[in-house]
Amino acid sequence: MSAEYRSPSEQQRAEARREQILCAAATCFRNHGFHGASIAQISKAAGMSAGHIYHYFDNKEAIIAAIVERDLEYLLTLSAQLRAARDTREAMIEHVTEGVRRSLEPDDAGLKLEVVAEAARNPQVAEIVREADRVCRASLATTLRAIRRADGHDDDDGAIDTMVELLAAMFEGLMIRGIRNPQMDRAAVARRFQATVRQLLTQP
Amino acid sequence: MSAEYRSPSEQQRAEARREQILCAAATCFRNHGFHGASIAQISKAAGMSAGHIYHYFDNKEAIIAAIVERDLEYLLTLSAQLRAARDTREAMIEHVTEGVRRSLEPDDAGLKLEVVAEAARNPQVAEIVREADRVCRASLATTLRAIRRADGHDDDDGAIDTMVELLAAMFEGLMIRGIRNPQMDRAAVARRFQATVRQLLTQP
DNA sequence: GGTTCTAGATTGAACGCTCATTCTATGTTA
DNA sequence: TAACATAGAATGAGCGTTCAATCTAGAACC
Repeated sequence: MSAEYRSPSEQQRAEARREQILCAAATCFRNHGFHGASIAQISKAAGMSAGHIYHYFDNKEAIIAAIVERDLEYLLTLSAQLRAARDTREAMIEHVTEGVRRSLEPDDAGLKLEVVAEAARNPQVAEIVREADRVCRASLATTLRAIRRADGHDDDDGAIDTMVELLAAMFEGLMIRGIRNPQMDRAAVARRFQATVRQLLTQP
Repeated sequence: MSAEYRSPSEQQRAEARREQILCAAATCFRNHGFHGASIAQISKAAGMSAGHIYHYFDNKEAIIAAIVERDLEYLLTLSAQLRAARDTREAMIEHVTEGVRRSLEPDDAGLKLEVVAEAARNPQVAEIVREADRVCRASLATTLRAIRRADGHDDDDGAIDTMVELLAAMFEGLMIRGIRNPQMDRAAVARRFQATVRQLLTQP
């Protein structure tokens, strides 16, 4: 019965192994797409045999799902950080530059687009993506509401949600822009984004 | 030597056959992704044998390239239409609703995201996509400049280009939003987009 | 401390299948 | 008859997945 016991180091090791596979898979998916990347490629990149991957994941789909789930953290952390700032509004505006830079990072963007494209046709992936998005939106909405309240505005929920959508569309759209037009003037775009976000946050 | 002659009906027929393949391929790519869709599937959807597809396209990559090239038309036509309108600015703002609707169309969005994701890793596709984007940007920039001039603003090229990037990011981002949050309030988002575009066009 | 036992980690070959592509044979049409 | 359209089988490679066989490290016992 107590055969299920795992020493901490064993658990750690298993976790590290899973992480190793996920990192290798992320690279392969980025370079060849979900269906273009083979288990053989992933196992080679992870430094283990193909068969062994199936000790940690049921199948290829499960690897995709795990990768999607990992990506939830960033925006949540950011949103919490902003709320903790002295002047949340200016902290957010300040952070736009970093957000633009991040969206234009080709590796990040490539994998995220791969995930969204997969979500557009794979219901299982779609569900994970949508749940993650729901959590992110809720967090961003809270931050937005705090900013607007501090400035004396009292928006209804719908208005806040719509602001969230516009912000999300702008930064997610930038991932596509970075691929379609890699020569864009990033600094100028960052300034324009900053101005637009400021207008959005301070409008009556 | 003159064996290369084709009667008009022969040419037409061949063109129709190519189109038939491209439509079938677009559907398959949308549903299964570039690498997930097989020639067998495409040939079935196109109502011909797998081997016969190779009479019209060198290989699968060539089909992808042809599909990407077909998609250039829409924005060019739109941009020209707007410029022809009496009040270009109001015509553009008016058209935002339609643009939002289009970006949220799941089939269109799915295929376009598939293409961008492929461009992120396939240099051949990337080149086609970037050239098409360059043409679209130029057209939109001309329209934008006309609007701003009519209102007495004299922006430098960089400012116009940056406006184009912001507009493009918003609408392309909306394709992602439609997948990540299908329940969004589309009408409210359309209004918010309209207001943002108006601000962009009329700002000092 | 040395030996045996054991359970999980790991491998690599094997399986059945599907892939993109090629080839050959047959139909069609002018 | 000549040239092209088309089908469908053939090819060889590679796919995701399974599995029997080994390895390894530590627990249990002497």
